[in-house]
Amino acid sequence: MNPNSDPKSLLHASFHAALQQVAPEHPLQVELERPRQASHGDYACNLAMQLAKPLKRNPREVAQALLAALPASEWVDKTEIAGPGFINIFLKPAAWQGLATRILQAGQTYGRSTLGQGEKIQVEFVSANPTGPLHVGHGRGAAFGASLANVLAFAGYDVHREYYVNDAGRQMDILALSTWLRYLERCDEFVPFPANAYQGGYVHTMADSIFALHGKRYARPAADVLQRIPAAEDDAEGHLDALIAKAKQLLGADYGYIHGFALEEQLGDGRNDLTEFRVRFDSWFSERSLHESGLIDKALDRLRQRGHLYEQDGALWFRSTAFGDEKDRVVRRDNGIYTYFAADIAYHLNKFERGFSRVIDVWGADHHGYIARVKGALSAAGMDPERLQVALVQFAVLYRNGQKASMSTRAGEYVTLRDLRAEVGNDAARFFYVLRKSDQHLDFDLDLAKSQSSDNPVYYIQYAHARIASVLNAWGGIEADLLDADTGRLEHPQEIALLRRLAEFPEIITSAAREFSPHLVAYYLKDLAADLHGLYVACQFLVQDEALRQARLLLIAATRQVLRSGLDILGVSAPEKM
RNA sequence: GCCUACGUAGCUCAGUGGAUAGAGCAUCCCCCUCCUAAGGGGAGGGUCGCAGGUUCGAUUCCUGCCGUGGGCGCCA
Repeated sequence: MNPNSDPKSLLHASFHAALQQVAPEHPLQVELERPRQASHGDYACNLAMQLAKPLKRNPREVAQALLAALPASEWVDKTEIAGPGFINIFLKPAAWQGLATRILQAGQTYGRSTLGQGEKIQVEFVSANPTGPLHVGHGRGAAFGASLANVLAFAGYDVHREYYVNDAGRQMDILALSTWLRYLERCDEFVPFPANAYQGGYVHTMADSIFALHGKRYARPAADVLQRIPAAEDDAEGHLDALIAKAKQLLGADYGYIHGFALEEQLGDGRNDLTEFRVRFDSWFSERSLHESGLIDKALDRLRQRGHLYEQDGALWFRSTAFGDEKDRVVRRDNGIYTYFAADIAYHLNKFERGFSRVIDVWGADHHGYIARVKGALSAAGMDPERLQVALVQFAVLYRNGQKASMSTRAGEYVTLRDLRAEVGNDAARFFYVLRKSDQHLDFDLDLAKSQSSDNPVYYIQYAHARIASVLNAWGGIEADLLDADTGRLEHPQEIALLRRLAEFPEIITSAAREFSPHLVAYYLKDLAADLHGLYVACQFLVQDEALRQARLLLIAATRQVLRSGLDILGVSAPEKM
């Protein structure tokens, strides 16, 4: 693309030249903004006001001088000095018209930027414990992470999407135990099911599957299971841990089968769920592999050698307070078992060893206290903690009948992502999730989402796409011919408005990538769809005048391209018909 | 208590160191002889939580206060 064909770049260069002439001793950054008010022109420059103080001159006077020094341009219709010293630029339609052709030529590469320069970055997201179906809270992390990764890829980064599988911890043991206890019930061995074990129906399903596959092979007498188990009333968690230990003891090597079965079932379920939600990962990284490969020992050795570990009360501690954390953290408990944090240290060091120059973790907001210690560990290992960036996603709170709905996984009374998708559809769910800034709480009113799904803003955008597809269908010509259209015929105010909106797309992509804000894309698409609908009502596309018809069809074909690119980033489909 | 985020229209939320702060929903009015009315146009609706500070200029940046959510484990 010819850089001169972009009005903003051209103006930027012009003002830079004017600045050098008027105030060469003040090399300010030239900023061009789009005024909110159409009456303030296409672009506004505040250079004069910034220069007023250092030059000790009246800002309007400086603006006068800048304008005098501004190189002439065939695209500039007029300029004015307004308000305290703004320079407003009004462009001729010709400045925008050529864009439609360029977009159609560029196709899906329009709006892509070189911001990322092929930098290898990793986005890790969802990473939910595979202990049950994904719920609506995970759904937000999934939608946000996937859209963020897409935006970054579109902005020129080499993005790797990863899911960290917590397959090593106590939660997995609790799931394995829960499954086994349900299985025992199936075998007519009744052990009271602990209230703090996993209650969900999917646990029954897994138990039934194991029974169907292996009969009573994994059954043990209930009396044996309950032997010397402390009462749940005295210490519920201790009761659970004792049962887990007993399961391991009675089952021996078979415990690994139950554990593995439950893990694979839940992981597979989550994978299918996410795939249907158009969320894909390049890799699934196992926490257990860190234990088995010795990477945790290696990582801790690295910290030990640098003098950041110490022993106390039988446990091994990381001196994270030396790196700004509020207290030191245990990495190996007095029972010799590594903490989740120890695995996470090894995991993050491993990420960088795999060659990512930057790593983005998408975490739930409840993990914010965790940032300091992970970054601390990176510093302690001699790495730049700034290479890890954490995007915190606030919780999505469900409302049902105006009441907050509980989302406890163990109690099994949450709404699953799958339920939500079935109720409001993948498109609406993906779109709704990213319609909020990630650090903003999301109130997801289920009744509203269900009852008003046809008023959903996502349909407004999809409808714009379908309308264009319908017109191009009715026309039935060859789209490549539109590249020859005379764009000089695009003069209607609505046409110019749409062209200006299309010109914003690359800037939106850059901002969204830089600020980790895919919601900017969603809002942009709403604006773009509004401009298209406005034009649709104002102008007939399939007119008698062939030159005008071709020009207008070119414009809407370009619009369709940008709608597609944007929707694709958000994981929302672009239907031809509605 | 400490940490962290948020507080903008009746509701849900965008946005910005600049000129008259926006959208959707809700309310009221209008527009299909025409490529999809899942559309368009118009009206009403605001002390941008409060108080200071920095600035030519603050809703935006800083500090304090008030309110709300989340986090402060040898859980993951």
